[in-house]
Amino acid sequence: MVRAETPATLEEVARAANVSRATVSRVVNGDRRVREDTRSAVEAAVRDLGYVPNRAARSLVTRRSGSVGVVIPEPTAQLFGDPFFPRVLRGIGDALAAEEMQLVLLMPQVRADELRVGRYLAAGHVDGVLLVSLHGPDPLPDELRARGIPVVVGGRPPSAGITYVDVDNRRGAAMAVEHLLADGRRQVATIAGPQDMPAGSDRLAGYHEALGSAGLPINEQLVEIADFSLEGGRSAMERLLARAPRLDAVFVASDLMGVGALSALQAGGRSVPDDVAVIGFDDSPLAAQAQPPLSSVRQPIEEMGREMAQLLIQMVTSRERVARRVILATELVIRASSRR
Amino acid sequence: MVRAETPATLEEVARAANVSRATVSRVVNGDRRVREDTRSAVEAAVRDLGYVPNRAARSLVTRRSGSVGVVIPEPTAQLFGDPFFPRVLRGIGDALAAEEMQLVLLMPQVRADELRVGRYLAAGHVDGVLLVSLHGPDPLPDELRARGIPVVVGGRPPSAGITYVDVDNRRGAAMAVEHLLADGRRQVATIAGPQDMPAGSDRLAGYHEALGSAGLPINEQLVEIADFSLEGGRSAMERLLARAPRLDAVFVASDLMGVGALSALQAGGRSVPDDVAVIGFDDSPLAAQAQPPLSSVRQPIEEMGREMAQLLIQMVTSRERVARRVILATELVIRASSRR
DNA sequence: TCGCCCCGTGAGAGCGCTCTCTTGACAACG
DNA sequence: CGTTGTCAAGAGAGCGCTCTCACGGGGCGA
Repeated sequence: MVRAETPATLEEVARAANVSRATVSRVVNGDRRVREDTRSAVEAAVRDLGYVPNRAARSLVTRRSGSVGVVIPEPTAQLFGDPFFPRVLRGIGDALAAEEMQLVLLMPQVRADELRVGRYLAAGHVDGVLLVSLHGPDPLPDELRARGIPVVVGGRPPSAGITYVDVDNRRGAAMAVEHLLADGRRQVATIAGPQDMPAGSDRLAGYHEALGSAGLPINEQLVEIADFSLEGGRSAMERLLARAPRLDAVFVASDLMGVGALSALQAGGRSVPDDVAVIGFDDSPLAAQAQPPLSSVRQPIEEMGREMAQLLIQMVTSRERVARRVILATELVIRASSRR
Repeated sequence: MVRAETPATLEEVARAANVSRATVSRVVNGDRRVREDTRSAVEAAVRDLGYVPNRAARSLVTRRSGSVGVVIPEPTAQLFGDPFFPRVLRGIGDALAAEEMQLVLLMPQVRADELRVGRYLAAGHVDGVLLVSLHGPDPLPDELRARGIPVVVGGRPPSAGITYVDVDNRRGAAMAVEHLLADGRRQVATIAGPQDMPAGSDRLAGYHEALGSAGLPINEQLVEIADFSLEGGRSAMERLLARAPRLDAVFVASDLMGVGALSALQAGGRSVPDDVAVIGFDDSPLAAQAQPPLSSVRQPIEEMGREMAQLLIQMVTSRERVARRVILATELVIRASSRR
């Protein structure tokens, strides 16, 4: 490996291999119609000179940057005690690395940042955009789509016509509640998340769905809304206990809130799972480490990231703009908190 | 704002403003020696055409990519229950955005990834590299430095001669222990982190330091090593209680372990803070939400990221290669777990 | 044998920008 | 009035790459 002052260029490789720039370019880009011996000569020269293509020069002519923007708004980054953020990035990073694409991370915090980020993306400096949007309405995906820039959203987007990947929050919640009912629980309460977030409302919808299909009435006394925080879960559980002291199970829309609920139940003299069964959501490390270990709904976060990136790469390369949606299955993980 | 099929070029702006490309370039790049009226004419044309400079073309001639690589190895990304990862990225992102630089995120997971990442960075596709390295030895910073690529490490790096930013783990730990001693505690134990991580060993060193300056002997019975996990903290606390039932305080090297310790203490029939005072480290959201709320050592994570990025930008623009080190102060946050 | 096609390769344009060098206008000075 | 200096602006090269088109030669059918 040569450590030249200035990196080797195509030109230099061509000279060393006694061929033209065009031929080296073909070899480097895997064009098939190059004779075997020329190819190996070029490859040797590439190795000798430690040649690495200059991305800027390449981008200039191909009009592709080889990078995608990943937008994670501040609230999403901070929201979770469980490592949602690194996991989704890991999945995205994996899929992009496989295609030699770079991940340009954008974390707008204030409105001014969002505008700056929007301008940057709209300027076409990236080949496509991944938006991990777990909170309310965001005009960004529509804006970008209008400009013809490929976008994939993680989590259900506010508007239709956008390609997105989501986990099956609704089914996951329904499975949890079905499990509680099958276990013989009859007063199944829920602590739901904020209703302006799809992850909040979809999980509550799943709760309703499961009760509905079991032919059970919805009792509003058994529903509390909290903010996905530990303390929020704790106080919601206290309110539920005060209103409905005879509840025998609770489905909590996040593990963090679930841990809060657990401590409120214990403080209220309830034994888990004997008196009250508890199931959380996320299957974060917290769940397994709680006392008692918390049953939870597992969501395939890395896979969501990977799927997002793959969909985007497809859009970028095929240039088709048909909106697609992918819903990834969730899975119920049973632990002591819901076992008799 | 015009939505042209193809983005406007310098050439087009020049024609619209009736000047040469060079003049437009001067205006766009803030060159002073342009007459006021020409400048405003150009600015108007830029606005009319929605002109945005093409980064690839610019990079090609300036030989600067306008982006920095941020390397976060897998263990670091996953390690913390507290949002270390998003916070340091936020700090970095802030500082880079202020300089219009892009953040290219690289998360090597397996050895093969590390090699790929190393090659990518060494190829000069970025102007500099930030490495958030909280685990053991990593050859990457030295390799990059050898190639003349600016590097700044977050956390204490294994080898000298590298610019880095770290938080004052040692002093933070010492402050915590000093506080416990000042409170009249005499049997102060510690649950330390892995000793192959600077954050682990430095915090243990701070514990030793505080006992030493108070003229107290080190009792090996009062020291346990754990792995920064909740469960690790719990079992370490159990072992400590078994070995030294009369301990009256414990400094725990992370909040996650601190929460584990708290539950082991409660299970062991100790009241916190009356029987045993507890202080954690990180001041993560967990600490405030624990029962009782956990005293902790706060570290300025965002500031660390910001400082790293600023140092790097300085290296990139000034082209000087003097290794510098910045140690950021930590702060003791007292809550109920260490108050009588 | 000729014409045609295909395959491997080369020549050369040009992507959008920066930057050096040059030019022209004008003022100041001897 | 000529010379010099200064400042604004333009001309043009060239960064490293891809891609279209052209070209030569060999195989093959007519």
